[in-house]
Amino acid sequence: MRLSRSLLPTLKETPAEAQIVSHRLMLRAGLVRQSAAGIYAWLPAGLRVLRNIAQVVREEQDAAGVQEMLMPTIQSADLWRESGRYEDYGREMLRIRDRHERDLLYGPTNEEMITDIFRQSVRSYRQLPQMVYHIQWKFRDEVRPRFGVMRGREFLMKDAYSFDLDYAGAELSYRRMMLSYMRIFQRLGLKAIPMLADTGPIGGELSHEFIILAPTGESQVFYDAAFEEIDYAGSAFSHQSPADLQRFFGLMTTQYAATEEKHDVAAWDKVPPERRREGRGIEVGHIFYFGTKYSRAMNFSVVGADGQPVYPEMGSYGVGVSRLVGALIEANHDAQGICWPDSVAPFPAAILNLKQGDAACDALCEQVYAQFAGEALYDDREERAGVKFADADLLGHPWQIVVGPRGAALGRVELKRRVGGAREEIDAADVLGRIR
RNA sequence: CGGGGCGUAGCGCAGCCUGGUAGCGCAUCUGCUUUGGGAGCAGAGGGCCGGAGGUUCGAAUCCUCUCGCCCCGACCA
Repeated sequence: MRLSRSLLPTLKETPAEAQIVSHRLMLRAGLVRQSAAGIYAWLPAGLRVLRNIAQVVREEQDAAGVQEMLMPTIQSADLWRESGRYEDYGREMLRIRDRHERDLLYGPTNEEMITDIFRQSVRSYRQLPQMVYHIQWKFRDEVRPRFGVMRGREFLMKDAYSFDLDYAGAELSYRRMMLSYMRIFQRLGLKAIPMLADTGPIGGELSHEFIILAPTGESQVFYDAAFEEIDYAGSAFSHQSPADLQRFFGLMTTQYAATEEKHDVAAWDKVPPERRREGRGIEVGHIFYFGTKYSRAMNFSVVGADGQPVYPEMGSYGVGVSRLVGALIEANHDAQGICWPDSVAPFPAAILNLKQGDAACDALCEQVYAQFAGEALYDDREERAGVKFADADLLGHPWQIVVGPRGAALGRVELKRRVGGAREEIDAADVLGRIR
């Protein structure tokens, strides 16, 4: 992308409405613009981040055997009347009426809809277990949206649903999803801790929240410091092996970790005092097992091996994709701006032409830019060097390729790492190879 | 939903108390000089002062009502 022709409106000053650092940086870096309370437009650079996060989520869900699909944002109220949640969900649900006076709603979640789809199409125990997910916009009419995209009313969520024949199967699905989530957060460079959590309006008996520690987090959390030592890689565990999943689940749940709602003082007291950690956290994922709550309410049964109907055991699993953009910035920034992890950066590198209009600089920049096939940000604006450095730092590209008249004459550029600021001078032809 | 605050140029703000026809910095545009960490000088453009009523000769300013946004709390992915 050529910056001179891009919608990438960076701000030198912080808009007054932004309070927390991620919100400020998202506005200043030109990632989003607010459209109404808790509703944001994603500008080109912001959308790239959102897509990169979604892609990591997608790859890890696919690897766990979850099938991608896409459900609509608008749902019929009838389905929600069946489950009883049309009344229960309260004013957080945005209710809409169409021209025929039919009651609709903008979906805050999709348990009803997916159960409806399954009951129409899945009849036999032979067709289970199955897991599906989609990445779709949700709307929850929060009383008080705040913190930019961290608590928006409209937000992008990956939500998955599992259907199993019995508890043992549902337990496997739950554990498989926990493993998948830990891998997602690991690939995003985030240290998440699964914590015993409240089930809220989704209902059910088993639930974990995935919490990222951050002082600006909204949840008060308690955990055993032993978590800080656990190898999160999870690479040694297979999604297909029940034994592996059990071992992984054990690793994730034997140490004490709970959100405020589920905090158990008696259990907490058994944690050695020097290992007790208490702080704020951002919830970036949440998984639920709720058994037959929806399958029964909506009369979804399959024929079992013995010819008798079986109500499938269900779970649902959410990752806040748009919230993760904010959470990632909270976890990765400095005084100059954002420091994107390589896995989600809008661009892997920015090319800074320090002397736009200088024949040697221009030519060298074009040569480097061509190596990236458009997937780098070329700052070709008629701006002074300082402006370009400041914007590149603010945008947080993992690499900066600095092209100035000094090196250009020799066909050399300066390669600078955003985090740590390490610099080296290399031949322009070697840039792509060096970054990979 | 309770409590508080704020809406004046793209962004950050002053002006309001004490009514007299709108200003500063940054940004934008033009020119010249500059050119490796947010340049300097000169000039220019840009505002129904959130909206609607009212008071007044006259309203950004006073009064009423509205709409929007932010913060604290309660609530929530």
